[in-house]
Amino acid sequence: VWLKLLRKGRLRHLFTNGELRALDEAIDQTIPLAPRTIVIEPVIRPRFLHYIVQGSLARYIDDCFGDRRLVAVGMAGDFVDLEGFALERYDYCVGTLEHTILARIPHERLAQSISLFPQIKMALWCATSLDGAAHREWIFRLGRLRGEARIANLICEIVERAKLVDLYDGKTVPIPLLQSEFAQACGMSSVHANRCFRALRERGALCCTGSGQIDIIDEAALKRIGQFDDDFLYAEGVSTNEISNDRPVSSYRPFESTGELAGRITMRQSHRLRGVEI
Amino acid sequence: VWLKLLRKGRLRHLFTNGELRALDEAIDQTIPLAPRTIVIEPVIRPRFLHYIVQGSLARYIDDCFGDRRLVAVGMAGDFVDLEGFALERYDYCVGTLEHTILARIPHERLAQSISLFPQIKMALWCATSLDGAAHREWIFRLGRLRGEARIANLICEIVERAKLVDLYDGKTVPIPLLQSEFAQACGMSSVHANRCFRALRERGALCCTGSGQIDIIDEAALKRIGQFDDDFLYAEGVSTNEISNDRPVSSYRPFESTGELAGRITMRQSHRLRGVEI
DNA sequence: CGCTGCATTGAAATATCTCAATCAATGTGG
DNA sequence: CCACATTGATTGAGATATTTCAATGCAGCG
Repeated sequence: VWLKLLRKGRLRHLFTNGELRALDEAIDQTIPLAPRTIVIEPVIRPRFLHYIVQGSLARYIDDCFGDRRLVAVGMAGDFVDLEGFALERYDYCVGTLEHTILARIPHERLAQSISLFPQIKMALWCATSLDGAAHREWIFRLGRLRGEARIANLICEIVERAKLVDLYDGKTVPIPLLQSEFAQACGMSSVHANRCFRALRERGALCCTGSGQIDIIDEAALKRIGQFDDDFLYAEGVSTNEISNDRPVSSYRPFESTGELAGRITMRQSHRLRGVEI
Repeated sequence: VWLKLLRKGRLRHLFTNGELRALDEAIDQTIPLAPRTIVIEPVIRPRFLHYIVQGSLARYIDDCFGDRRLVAVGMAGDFVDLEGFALERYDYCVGTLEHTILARIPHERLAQSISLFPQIKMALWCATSLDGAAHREWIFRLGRLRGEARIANLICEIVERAKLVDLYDGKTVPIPLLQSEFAQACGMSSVHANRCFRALRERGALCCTGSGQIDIIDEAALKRIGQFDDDFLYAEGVSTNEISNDRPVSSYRPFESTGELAGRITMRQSHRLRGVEI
């Protein structure tokens, strides 16, 4: 079964065995791709949903000067182009980062599977929402952290996601991004990315082996430097953890009502989501 | 009818009249909110979907040091917390920016409406995908542009979205963000945001009136400075425009096959999405 | 009048970019 | 095998961008 990693990754709570089998049967073909091959471009009209069986890829946007920014990375167990099913167009490109195998599901067959197992639609919608949460993490990373921390934070994200699908060997960063691609993902020049890597190396957080792969020496240090919060949305199940503080409507504090909260709460004093220490 | 702006905004192609009416009837209550009021926090368990009838709000994430980053802004005609329905938790906070009226739809009633009009689910999924596209724009903005351009680009995005729902008067930036909030959205210090605004002022692109509102003097200049591409996903319908270049499977260029494209295409040479001039 | 919140400014300290050059590894053709 | 080209990592140095800290100005408000 091609989709078996759905049982492990971020989406593991979303699919029953029946739904998984239905999705699996909707697979049209599996596609082996060479490293650094373009998979999706905005000029392509979406007709298929793709799933990463093996390998990794990057979603990116180029501007008119040829400058590229990565907006997401995908690894085995992730869907590639969920947006294409609902939106019927792409606003980004996708390229493989290594030898990669995709499973392809034609949209029509996906629609059939959904009509048999309506919960599949909810699960894929949920997966889309998770993509959104990942995007918000990227926005936060770019807006909040300095160069070295951005690199460290991205590495932490990649490692934590890889752990979920058993693709982290305890040492090597499991996605073969070049330094220049880290730069494109973290919003800096490749020269500066190189200096950030040197700083992380000198701190003993990681080391760059010859063949372009990056080995993690001190994961805790990386998380500290990158202000990475283990506990964020990816790493947890999404359906079971009920959150306690279940407040009634009055917490909205409409006009002319103090509600249950004392006085006026400005946005500035709001809840702190990310419990990170440095 | 509370949801009438859905007929105009980014989601205008997604809802038939019947679906709109069904959604409208699912509204539980409308909630007037004071400026700078917290609407959503991660500790809240999602039970309702909210829609902005009037006003504006910001989605944001705070870190453990109290530093805040905005990750999205919403205005009349937008949904507030689509992710909550599928994910059943929030990873962000939401606060109003001005006097704002929300329409509230309990998730159970939304589910009933969906069972009567299954297309509503697809439309909301599509709206979620559009949120994702907006997030990618923010990632691109933060990663690619310098301070002044980031501010200009964000203002352009806000104005273009407001035009769609007739909330742009041709002059005033229709969302009352403080300079410090522009800074939080654009990943810079408020001091630097202030200097960027001064630069934009000195260029004659905008002017800051006394009461905190920002007036646009030269929209074309703003777009140029912000490298803003009118043509991006927001501003267009999503279902009608078929894209011509409809390539067959072989364009995937699997191993041992040249496909229809000559030679090996590296990611570096890929399609340019954003046709922006400076 | 004295608050307060926000905009503004200056100046020094950092962070980051750009340009240019070098180096190491790898592959290719003769 | 060598000469050569290519790719990615690395480094230096000067130019910019941005942050930080501290102070000031300005307007509304009780």
